[in-house]
Amino acid sequence: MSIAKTYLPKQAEEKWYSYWLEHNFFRSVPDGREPYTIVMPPPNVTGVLHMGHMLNNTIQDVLIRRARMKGKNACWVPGTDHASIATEAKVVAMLKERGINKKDISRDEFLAYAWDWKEKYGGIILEQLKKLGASCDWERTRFTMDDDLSEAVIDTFIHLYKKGWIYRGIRMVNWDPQGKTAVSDEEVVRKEVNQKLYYIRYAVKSGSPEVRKSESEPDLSDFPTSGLSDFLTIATTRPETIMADAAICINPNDVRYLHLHGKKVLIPLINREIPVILDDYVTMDFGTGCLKVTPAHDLNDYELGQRHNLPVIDILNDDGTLNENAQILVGEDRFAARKKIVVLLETDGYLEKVEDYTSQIGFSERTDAIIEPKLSMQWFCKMDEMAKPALDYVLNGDIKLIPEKFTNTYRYWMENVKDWCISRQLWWGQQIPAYYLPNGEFVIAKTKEEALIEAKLKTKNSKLTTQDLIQDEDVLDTWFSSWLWPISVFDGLKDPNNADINYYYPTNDLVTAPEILFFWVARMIMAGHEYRGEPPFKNVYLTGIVRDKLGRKMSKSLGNSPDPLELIEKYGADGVRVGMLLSSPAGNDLMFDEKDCVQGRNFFNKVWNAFLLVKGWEVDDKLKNPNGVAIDWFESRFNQALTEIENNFGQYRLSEALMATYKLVWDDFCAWYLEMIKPAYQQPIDHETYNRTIAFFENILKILHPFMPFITEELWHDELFGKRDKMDCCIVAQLPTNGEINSRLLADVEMVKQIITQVRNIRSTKQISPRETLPLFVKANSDINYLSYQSILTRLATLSELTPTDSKVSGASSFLVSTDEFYVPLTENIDPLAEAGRLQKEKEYLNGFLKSVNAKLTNERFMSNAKPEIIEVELKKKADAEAKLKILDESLSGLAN
RNA sequence: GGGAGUUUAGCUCAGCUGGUUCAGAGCAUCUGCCUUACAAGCAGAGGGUCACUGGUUCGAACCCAGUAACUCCCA
Repeated sequence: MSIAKTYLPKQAEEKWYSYWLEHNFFRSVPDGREPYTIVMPPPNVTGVLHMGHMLNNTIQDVLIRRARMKGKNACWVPGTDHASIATEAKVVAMLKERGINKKDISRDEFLAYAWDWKEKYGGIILEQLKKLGASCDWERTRFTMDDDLSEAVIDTFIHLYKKGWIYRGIRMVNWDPQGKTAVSDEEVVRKEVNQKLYYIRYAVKSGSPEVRKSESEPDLSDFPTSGLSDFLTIATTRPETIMADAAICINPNDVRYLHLHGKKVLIPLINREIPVILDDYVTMDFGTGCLKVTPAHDLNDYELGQRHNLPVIDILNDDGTLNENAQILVGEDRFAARKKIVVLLETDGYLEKVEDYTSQIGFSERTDAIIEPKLSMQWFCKMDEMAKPALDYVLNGDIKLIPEKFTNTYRYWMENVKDWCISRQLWWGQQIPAYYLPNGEFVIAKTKEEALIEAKLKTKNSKLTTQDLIQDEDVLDTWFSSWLWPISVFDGLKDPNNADINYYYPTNDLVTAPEILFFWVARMIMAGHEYRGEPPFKNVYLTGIVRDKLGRKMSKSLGNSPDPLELIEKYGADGVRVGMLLSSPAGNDLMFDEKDCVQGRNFFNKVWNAFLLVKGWEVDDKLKNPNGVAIDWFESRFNQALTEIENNFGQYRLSEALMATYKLVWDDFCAWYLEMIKPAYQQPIDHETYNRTIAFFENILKILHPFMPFITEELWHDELFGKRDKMDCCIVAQLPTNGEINSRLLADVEMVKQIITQVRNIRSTKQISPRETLPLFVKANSDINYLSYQSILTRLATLSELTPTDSKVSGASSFLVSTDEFYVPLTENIDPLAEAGRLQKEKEYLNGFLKSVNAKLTNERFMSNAKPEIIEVELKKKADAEAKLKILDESLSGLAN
């Protein structure tokens, strides 16, 4: 088989991905081996692949491929989630384009459209992940609204309800008037917004004789309302909510307003009477110190209202328009109403002034609409009892968060947990299994038929029919599906003892983003504890946010996100994978730069070219192996690197594991080893070196495979490695295990490399051609036998001879490696002055070094406090430095002669 | 306003239990090379007051306190 001059990623990617699929290498079924399991955080059905998915899934694929190559039964379960709010918004928009209004069709019709939409677009991300090389068991692909998974969700609701952990209650929720649904705190994005602060006058009802006037009070002469004695002024950003006011609140300690105690005021425009109440919640120096209290439309006001028994007047419809309670501007949108009411207030003299003001405002993550605090009847799941064991798993180390720093955040959340609002005012999702009876009561049951039986029992009315039962319109929060994911993908709720769940659960690693640590990860742990009595995973690897190189979050609106598929097209999947992993330690944001993909591409190109070199060699069986030292050295070096890589993986330091692999392949294998053994041009190579090198190469392919699955599989099947069975693939090859490390040899070769670098350096500074051979004299003061490295030195430093000597060589450029002396005679080019200068500089450095060492050794407190090993080391440093200085002095005096 | 985190070379990041002159890696930069595997390359080089101030210690990038800047979370 001849091989292309350059690697063509696209062909190899298509070829090997389908080969892997055909031969079921991604498939996992329980067997006797140790399982290694990852469940993919299910991407949203509405999404397309973005850089975050790329990073996240590259990491998972590296982990799963590595586990597979360690002989584990590796199972990576893919899937998607139904994303209620986002999907419903998409479907509503799609229908609108077709001229269909959601209000005009039935729930069933709507759901039919939604399922169509899901079938058409819902699998896009998963298809795209295949391009990246994701080795998921696609036969296990699940969707959070699959029948089995939905059934699990409903069963869970019923189970928790029976336990008393699900209840219905009035709460202030974050209302998305565009999506017409409640959203969780976590789905509210706060942004700094420029606003106006409106100062509005409320008339105080007369009745008290003492009225203090202040400068800011209006001139009453042209004021239309009579029978009033005074005004107070409030400041608000939301003038359209004054019709919902239930009181004006002042701080009891505020001396400016003592005269208002016990008074009543009239709301402008509608003249409804409300009391002035006292509460030290009010900040005296904010605004005017008078706070309008609007319990229905502000969380803090609601709590204040509860304390003072104020009525709750809700003036907004679900879509954000004003309702009848507002009395005026009914039907207007809240923001239109704001503009109009300002005009009305101004016209009637109630508006005192307007100031610019900036504050944080909540926006819906899904629709970007401004969140409206709203009181509504919702379903809640109690969190306190579930939070405790979920916290303990992390604190006692049963679950490890990587990096560890997230444990703090996790603990804080879990110790301050709020009940979970699980209902959403949508149709796309699992409909809440609550059935309302004509009398307003409700029963919880899996089906309408079961509900009827329950209802009859509850009401003792045997005449009830299913007609009398109305199921709750709302669906459950999507997270109420996803929190079951690690269990439900294995059908562990329906069938808690099935072979899959028993084998695969708990899973090993979860790879996800810190943003959802609380509302997904924590809740999965709760569900895991509740249903299986053990946590759903052992390690949680938290990835950072992928940002652009300027540190900005990648977003569609900024247009700063590269298209992942184009990247793959441009740099190959292997190049992109390497590029993403090169600088993304766990928990840190990844400053993505296309340059990283270039580095990835260059790397696989390097591997390809090294392969071309080896493949081009002719073998001559008659030749003896001259490369024993080089082979032994690389073997040791490989084993050393293997240990290092293993340690890095053990600590989930993937980018460091990759870098260690990168340096092993590029520096040690290509730049050093291959150069050491490479036969001269068109010369054959001996049999042993050839075979050993091929074996090394095969091992290199194995350790590269998790990072670069395609090129490694492509090369694996080259005839260079002999004929392979069709199931003999790199993807299932077993990783090399740690072998012996000859540390003496490794240390010696480090010296040899330094010598080579020094000689090259001499060439470089003296402008000697790399082709011109040079003699090298060695005065070894250590016990290293440099002659055993003769062939390596000769080849890589291009020497004419390597001669041991007992004395100094004059008229030579010299250098020291450790305490061994080296001389390159250069009669023509030598400049004694420059040489002396160099030696002098080296001497200065050593003297400085020696001084710092001596400072320690003569310090009594150092000698009495430092550990003996440390003192030992210092003494050795001193001896070495002194030896080197002696040599340098000798060399200097030699030059002078 | 409360809490957490970060700050090391131009960029992205390592630096474990304080101890080798410890200040490192990759990329980028500079210089010289088309040396038949690779210019997507080879060889060599330069580059940092470890944010700042103080403290503890024989010894601090590392521990402590304060300051500053940035980021995130909560209110």
